[in-house]
Amino acid sequence: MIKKDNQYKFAVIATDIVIFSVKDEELNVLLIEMGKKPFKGLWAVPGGLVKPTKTVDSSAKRNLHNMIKMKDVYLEQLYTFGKIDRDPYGRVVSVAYFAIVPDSGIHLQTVKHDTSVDWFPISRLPKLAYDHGEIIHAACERLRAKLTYTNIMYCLLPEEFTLSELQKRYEIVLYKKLDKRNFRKKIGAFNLVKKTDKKTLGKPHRPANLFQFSKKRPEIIPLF
Amino acid sequence: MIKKDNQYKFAVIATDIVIFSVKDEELNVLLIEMGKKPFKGLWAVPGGLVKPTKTVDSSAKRNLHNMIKMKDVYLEQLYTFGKIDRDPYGRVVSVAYFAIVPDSGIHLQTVKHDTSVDWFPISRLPKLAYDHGEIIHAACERLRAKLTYTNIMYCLLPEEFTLSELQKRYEIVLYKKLDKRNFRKKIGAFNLVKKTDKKTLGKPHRPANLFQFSKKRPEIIPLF
DNA sequence: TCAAAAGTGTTCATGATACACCCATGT
DNA sequence: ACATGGGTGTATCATGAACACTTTTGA
Repeated sequence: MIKKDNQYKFAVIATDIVIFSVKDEELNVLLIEMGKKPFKGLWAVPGGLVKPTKTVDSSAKRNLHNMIKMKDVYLEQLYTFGKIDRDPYGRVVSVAYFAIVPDSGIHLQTVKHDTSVDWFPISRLPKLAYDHGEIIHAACERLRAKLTYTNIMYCLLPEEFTLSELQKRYEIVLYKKLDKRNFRKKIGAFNLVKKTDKKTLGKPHRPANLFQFSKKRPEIIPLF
Repeated sequence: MIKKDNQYKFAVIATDIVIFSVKDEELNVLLIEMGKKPFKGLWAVPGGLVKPTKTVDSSAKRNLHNMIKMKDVYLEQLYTFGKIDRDPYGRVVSVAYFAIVPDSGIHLQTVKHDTSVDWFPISRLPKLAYDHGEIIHAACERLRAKLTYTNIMYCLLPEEFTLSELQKRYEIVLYKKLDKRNFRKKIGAFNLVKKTDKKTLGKPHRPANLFQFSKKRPEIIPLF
């Protein structure tokens, strides 16, 4: 089948990772400023070339951990972008992934890089390199869909949180206000969370109960 | 970025296409018998290498049309399989797709091939080459999911059909019996189909009205 | 006239939505 | 004491599920 070997080894395989988190009450993605020639000054999603000794998945995982020093980050393959001219350097087929990090993981961007790294709210993205606008768009769609029919919201929150914080997250990603009582009724019906014996302290108003997710693995549940 | 060019051009990019149709009241996939060495006698999903001058999508489309001489066949990217040893010939990263062909397209398998080509019900697949078992499994899951929340059933049926045939299709892919009256109520509520002035003829029993889909483009609708 | 699939509405149960007040704390 | 977010229940409405008989044709 692969006789004319070299003729077909024309492309480089890369992975691109759209890393999501919530910051300042908005969904954010992590971007890197491009330092070199044709895209200098533009921003791109983290990524890199796949090495011969690595699977595509492990390459994505490595790229993720280069940015976020954290374990158990949710990572899922998104889509493969295979247009011919998507990269001016040459033929690069990119397998895109998306990842979800909780708020508490945000400060971990303190890994040192030669270029600058920053979070951007998805409503105000800078000029993007390559087809990364398209990739981020696809990732948002997928994330939004998954949050409506699975419990992966647990990836977006720290270990302990209040029900209002949980509700706020859903409102942010779903772009709509939810009724507090109905929301809590549903959350309860699915046993999504369990109460801890702790409360928020030092806040101006009545302390809120802190909750944890009862299950921290992906499950299909018809939330919204 | 791509300095050590050749070092990274280690892999071949391929596409594999899981082609679905319904036959004998079951969901079927199209398979090709392998003629050569390590997988001789096993069966595989159609596919082929991506050429330097082609996008990944167009390569998939071409592979599909090599098998099914038909226009407007539904084709969607499924997942990219990038394990190191998935192909004994060498490093092949495969971008898998799935396609949906209506019953009337089934006879079009009469394209001539050096190897044999056949439809297999997904409940009784033969021994499969490569990781194609995994690929077919993923494709089934995706197809089933999409049929529950979109209208893509129109891809699986001929131009005109009876409501019973439509219901039967859903029962086949969802693995469960549906109530006839509730089914028709829902189909009606979404304006999924429109009646033609034709009826089935020559059948043993009462003739049924023939219907068409009102829209033949993918749409999100919460069917089941 | 019989066998077999086509066609058609109503009732009931369940889940979704709308809605308002008291509570506990920091300042 | 007051401003602010925390916490709770009920009534209504819409949607989904269960269910049986008559009709039309070919044989």
